[in-house]
Amino acid sequence: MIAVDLSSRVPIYRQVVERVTELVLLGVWPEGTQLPSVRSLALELGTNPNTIQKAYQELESRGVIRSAAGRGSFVAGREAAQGMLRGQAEGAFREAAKKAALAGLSRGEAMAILDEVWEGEDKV
Amino acid sequence: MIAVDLSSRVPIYRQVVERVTELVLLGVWPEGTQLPSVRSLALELGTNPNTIQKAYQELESRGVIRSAAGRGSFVAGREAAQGMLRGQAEGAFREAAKKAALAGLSRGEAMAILDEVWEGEDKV
DNA sequence: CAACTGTATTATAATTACTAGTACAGTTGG
DNA sequence: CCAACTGTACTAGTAATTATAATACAGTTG
Repeated sequence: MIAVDLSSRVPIYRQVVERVTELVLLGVWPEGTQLPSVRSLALELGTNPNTIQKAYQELESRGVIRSAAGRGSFVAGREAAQGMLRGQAEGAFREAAKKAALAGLSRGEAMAILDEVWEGEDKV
Repeated sequence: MIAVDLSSRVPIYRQVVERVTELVLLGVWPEGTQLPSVRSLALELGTNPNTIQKAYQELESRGVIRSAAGRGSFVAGREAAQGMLRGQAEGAFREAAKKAALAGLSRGEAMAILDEVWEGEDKV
């Protein structure tokens, strides 16, 4: 379910954060789903447990998961994750739009991209 | 014209790249404009000449400026810069849109942001 | 209570990113 | 032609990030 590219220059712990976040937001891992333990995932990925712990800590600080010693780590719910992530995602989107506009992307082309991304979703 | 925040954790050379690109794309520095020399800008910003050179090298590889030993560095033209930057800017915009969509941003909200960014521009 | 969970601490290695110093090379105007 | 400017190359040192490692501690559960 979770795979990382050890040869990539993007840090392992960050790949884990991104992947888990994606799985939660996509609904693949619904609220309450228990994540693999720090040690077991480290073993599976061939990394150090501390690397996984760092990823889990960041996921918890972002509100994506909840962890408790002795019990494990569990998905906090799609809505909770969205609430925490939405603000920064919106800011990043706005900045990317500004840069694209400066680089010559037209309003129409930008909207075409939105059509692709939000295809089949709410047409509000 | 060019100012950097030395206390920022974003590298100096990157701040220079971003700022020069912005000036060129905005048309403040038209094609043929000579940039400050590596050494003079380094002196002005209180940094090492090599830091500025690194910025200029990246700007040249992106097609924003042209440099020649003995002559100096000159703006390559807004169109040239756009041509080189547009592809990557579009890709970054698409990725940011995907993440924002995952995080719960609605299509309508995204379009509202586009309205802000492209306000007063082409309504194509 | 044994066996699992997460957490904290400290240390260190490894890598990369960044900045710096010095020397070299091309161009140009006086 | 040459002094004074330009960019460039090379090397090195510094800082920050990342990953690893070895323990130890603490909470939960069957």
